Amino acid sequence: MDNITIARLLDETAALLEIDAADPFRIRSYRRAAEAIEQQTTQLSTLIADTKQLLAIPGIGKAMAANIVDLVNTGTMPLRDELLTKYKPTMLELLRLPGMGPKTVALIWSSLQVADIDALEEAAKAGHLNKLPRMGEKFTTKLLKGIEDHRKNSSRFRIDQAQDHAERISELIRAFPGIETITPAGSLRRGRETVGDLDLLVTGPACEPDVVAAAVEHVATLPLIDKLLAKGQNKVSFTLRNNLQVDVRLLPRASYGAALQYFTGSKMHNVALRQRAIKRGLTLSEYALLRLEDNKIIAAASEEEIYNALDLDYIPPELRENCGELEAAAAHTLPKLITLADIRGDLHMHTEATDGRDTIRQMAEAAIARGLAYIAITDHSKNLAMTNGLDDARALAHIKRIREVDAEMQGRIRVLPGIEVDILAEGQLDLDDSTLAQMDIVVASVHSRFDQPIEQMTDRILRAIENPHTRILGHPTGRKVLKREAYAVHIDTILKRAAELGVAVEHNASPARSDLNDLNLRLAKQHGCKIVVDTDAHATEELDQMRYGITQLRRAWLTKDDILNTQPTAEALLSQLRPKP
DNA sequence: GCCGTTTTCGGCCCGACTGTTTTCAGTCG
Repeated sequence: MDNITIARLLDETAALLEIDAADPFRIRSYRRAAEAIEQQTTQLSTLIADTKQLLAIPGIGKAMAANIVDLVNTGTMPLRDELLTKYKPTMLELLRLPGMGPKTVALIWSSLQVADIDALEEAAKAGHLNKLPRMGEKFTTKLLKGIEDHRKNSSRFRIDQAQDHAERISELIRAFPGIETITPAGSLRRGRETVGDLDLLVTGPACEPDVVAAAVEHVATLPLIDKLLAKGQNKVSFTLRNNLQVDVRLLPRASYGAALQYFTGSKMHNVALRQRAIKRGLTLSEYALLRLEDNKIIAAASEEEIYNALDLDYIPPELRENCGELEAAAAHTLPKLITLADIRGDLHMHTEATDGRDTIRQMAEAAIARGLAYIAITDHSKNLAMTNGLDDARALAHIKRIREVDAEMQGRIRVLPGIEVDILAEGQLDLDDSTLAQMDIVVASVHSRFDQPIEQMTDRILRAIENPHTRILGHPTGRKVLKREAYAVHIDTILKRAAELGVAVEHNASPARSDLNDLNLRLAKQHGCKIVVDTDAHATEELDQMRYGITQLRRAWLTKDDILNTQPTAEALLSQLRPKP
């Protein structure tokens, strides 16, 4: 049993304890243990012989160590088994629905014996929920919409999770001698925010037709396979325990480029590309670009050759959506897309002062290691009480400390004092203007209640950016729960006003938090918004999430010039932001 | 359940917002 599984089982146990109305602190310790285990680099299953090493992990005590030993040895543990006799595992899925917490799940179970989403939907539609306390018309409406959204999204995986799986699987495949290159294709390569399944293209001497069988066998017996779906001559399909489907194709080097092109898609891009080939007396398949009259191979080994043979510049995968990229490639007018190396600073991150894990100094050192020239420390303000948010006095003390660290860095990096201030219900910020005046970077963000009416939400944000201290609007959209059509109006209004005021809008690079998708980014550019891309890192390693933000920027056809934090120095960056009052 | 002790139990991030209340429980971040 690997660490991820152990963590998941402990987390599930925590959720079941919540439904069981157990001691909240006991629940939290299960959650904390799960988080700690996820962070471990060594597999706990190799440590169970010596519990001392388990106990050395913060958050793991005697009882939790025993749980881990049980999990590794038996696949389950007594507390979990006991809870599962009282409750159903499908209840855990109910907890993911908006508005459904442990109390509500427990209530509908005890009163209606409803334990899964289908039954809940039925009960809601039949009006059974309305008989329960505190569940009226509005609750039911919201719940049914939540169920609908949940069904739509639950079958896709976030890009960072898919990327992690791709890397893990690639490592195992690469252990086979004679395998040289493994490239994820499909929507992962195109940088979509979510992917439906994973396509891995593999090549090397071991993938040549006469010897490929052994490599196929190696892939088909990988230890992390849950269900083997298919095993062909050069293709293996399987699912992981989390239901992610993986298709691995082993291809000879001669046709690798054609296969990569074909499996990267998108479908519409490929259709348009093949039409272009036919007009030129050629035919494009997953094996090669051929001349129709004599089947002569024109190009196959690399994507560049294929595009060039079709009189096109090379098209980066992020642009392959048949949205004008073929025309631009033919006219040699493709934009020079932004790259990770263009980013010189990160303007949104948290430290241990609030809900971050590391110190100001550690964040600064980590940023230096990633080649950045400047960062802003933007911890939470007091309204986010759960994060230990800073009140005015603590915020002022904090920026004093930030300035000290800035001086200590002796020019190796600039560390700017900042704050992520919370936008209250009426649109006012939750710290004094005199405090905000001390900050170089003021990121104003809405945190609570993303499900309020769209007009109210828009109004709230518009008022917040009228405040002259607001320099960056953090996660400007009410993510997840807003209806598409309402959302479009909402974001349009906000981006327009931000552009007028010179308030920069944030593109949160972290896939978990990102809410400006490529469409919104394009819209922001159209409106003339200043755009900042940042990680909202809560720990040093999260600074690496910048790469996902860059992918989204590339999908929106953005270049270095479109993004503020490509400015070479902190001073240059600050001069691009809205002037301080 | 974990931790840190003044070694044996008390403390452990908490405030805003919503719905359906008629004074608050539940959810969320």
